Amino acid sequence: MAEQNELMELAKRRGFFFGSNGAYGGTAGFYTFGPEGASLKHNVESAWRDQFTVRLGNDEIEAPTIMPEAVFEASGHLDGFDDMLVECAECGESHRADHLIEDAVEGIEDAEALGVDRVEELIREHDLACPTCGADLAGEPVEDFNLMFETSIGPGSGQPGYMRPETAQGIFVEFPRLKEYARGQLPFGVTQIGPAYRNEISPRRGIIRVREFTQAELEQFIDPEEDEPPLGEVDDVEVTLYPATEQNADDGDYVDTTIGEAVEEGIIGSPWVAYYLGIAQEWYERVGVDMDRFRFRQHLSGERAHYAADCWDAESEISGNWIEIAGFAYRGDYDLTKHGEYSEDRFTVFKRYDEPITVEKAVVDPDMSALGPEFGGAAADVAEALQELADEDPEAFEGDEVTVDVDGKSYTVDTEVANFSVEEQTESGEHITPHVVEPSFGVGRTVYTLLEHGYSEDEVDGETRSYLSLAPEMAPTNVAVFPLVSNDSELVEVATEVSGSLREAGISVTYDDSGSIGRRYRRQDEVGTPFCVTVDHEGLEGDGKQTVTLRERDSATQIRLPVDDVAGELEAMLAGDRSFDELGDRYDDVATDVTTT
RNA sequence: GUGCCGGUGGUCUAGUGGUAGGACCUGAGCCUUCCAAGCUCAUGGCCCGGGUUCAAAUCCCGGCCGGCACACCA
Repeated sequence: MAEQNELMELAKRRGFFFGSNGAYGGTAGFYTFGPEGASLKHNVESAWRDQFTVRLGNDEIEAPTIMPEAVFEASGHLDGFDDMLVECAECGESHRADHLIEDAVEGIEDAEALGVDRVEELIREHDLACPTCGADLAGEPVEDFNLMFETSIGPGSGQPGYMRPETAQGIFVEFPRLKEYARGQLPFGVTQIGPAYRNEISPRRGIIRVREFTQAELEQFIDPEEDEPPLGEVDDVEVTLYPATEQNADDGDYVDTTIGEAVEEGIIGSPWVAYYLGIAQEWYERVGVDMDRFRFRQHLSGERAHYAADCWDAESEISGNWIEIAGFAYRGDYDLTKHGEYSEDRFTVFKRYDEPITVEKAVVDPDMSALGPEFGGAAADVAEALQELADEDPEAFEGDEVTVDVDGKSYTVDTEVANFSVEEQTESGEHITPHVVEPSFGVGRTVYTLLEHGYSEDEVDGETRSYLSLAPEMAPTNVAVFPLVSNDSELVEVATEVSGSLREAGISVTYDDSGSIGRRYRRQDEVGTPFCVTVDHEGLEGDGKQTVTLRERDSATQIRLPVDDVAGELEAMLAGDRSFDELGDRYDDVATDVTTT
């Protein structure tokens, strides 16, 4: 725990993140990423985009963060995101009012649907008591608490709108157009990186539970009957799984296996989910999560969201607790079906059959000049009912008359007027609703994981040193360049040139000539800069090539190499194509008296 | 949202009913040929509002923020 406090202190002091709006007293649940943190977060997002958008061949969009109420009626967030709370006047405990009623009253299973007033009544009628202290709850107000931020769109009372509670809906609602863009071909995937908002009752644990956070989500649209993931790509990826069965068992344990075996043995039900667990495993490794403090945990049955058939979380260990940093859900056709029902558009794709098929179809072509005068305003509904009847029960048209019900009234029509016939139609395909596989990542939590997993302390020459062991690709600054001492104009001049040329090469560089060389190394260690280049006198001496020293952060060891090689070697190491150790084989170590323990 | 505890320079912290010290950091200068060295100088603070009092950073009340526990986490 002491280490966590030090990390939080470092995060504030060195500008990784801090509570927002401090000048105005602060706002709970909102954090600002400082210069170092914003850079680190940006690098995480870039790495995510590289993997989940570019390498997987998906398309990225950017949707608005405010959406109208209708979207959330369809998605289920308006109802499902609500909590009814009742507070005990005696002991102050808050309870889920709907749960109390469901427990106490026979025959009520979904109290939430009853509304606040009715729930208050029920509490009074049934004399419900506080489960904690036993005091009477009758008469206590029931408060509706929705986790979505509400706003209004347009002037005046306008149209109600909400800050999106997940980026996913921005993708789902645009499906009809995205489908066009994908030329109607499944499978295709759409990604989005951006903020989402939840008005948490009680934001906690620093940056872990906040009210505004960044999600990186992929919605993979598939044909459930035909599309299969390229599991071969991740067959051998080793993962630590924590299936529901193990969580429920008394002596439950992790299952260390490979993606291929986990699918074969049915531990992971959905091959698509398994595929993305494999992809995610490799991605987390790449960005620098400590894989000994990482696992995939299956949701317990009671924990799953309304839409999820099977769901796994990626979790990282933070100060002894496991936190969710990504979720992998097989959402089925839930979202697209709902938006199809609630909206004007069609949320399906047309799936062509291998061969067109011929079907016999019962059709009616009612004589409206007869139905109109006879049934007046109901005529159109009657015609529609006739077609429905023809679909369901063609034999009903065999007699002289046929009867249909519309709004509880019976209408009898001459078969002749209905103009019934059976036609042969050619169908070249059908409209299907794609299923959705959703890997959804929390960016801020990933950033925090990298900070905590990377935070290290060791001893150099008897002094405690703290450093952030970030992956070179993720580090806010790639390399720092120093003149060994600042009162030598030649060293300063050369170091300035070196930092300029590295910047030209597209490397993120910090130049620093303030304070002793040791202090400058420590400064960079604290913000995770993986490499430091120092220009010293030795490198300028002689008639050979000019050389500089290159120091690696974690080991604090140095090598000496020609200044002309620096940019190339750094680029190779940043790309992950070369390690510092390999450099050590080709260049001379620098003899220093630094000892790291 | 409830309960308990807390809030003093950028960070960590001492302190008293009479408006505050330290350490580190930071900046300027000196020194310095590889790991937070030293010297000089400098910047910078009592969370906000109300009350009690001659006087409040200190006591009281409320708010805001934070930590922990409970509740919550679709």
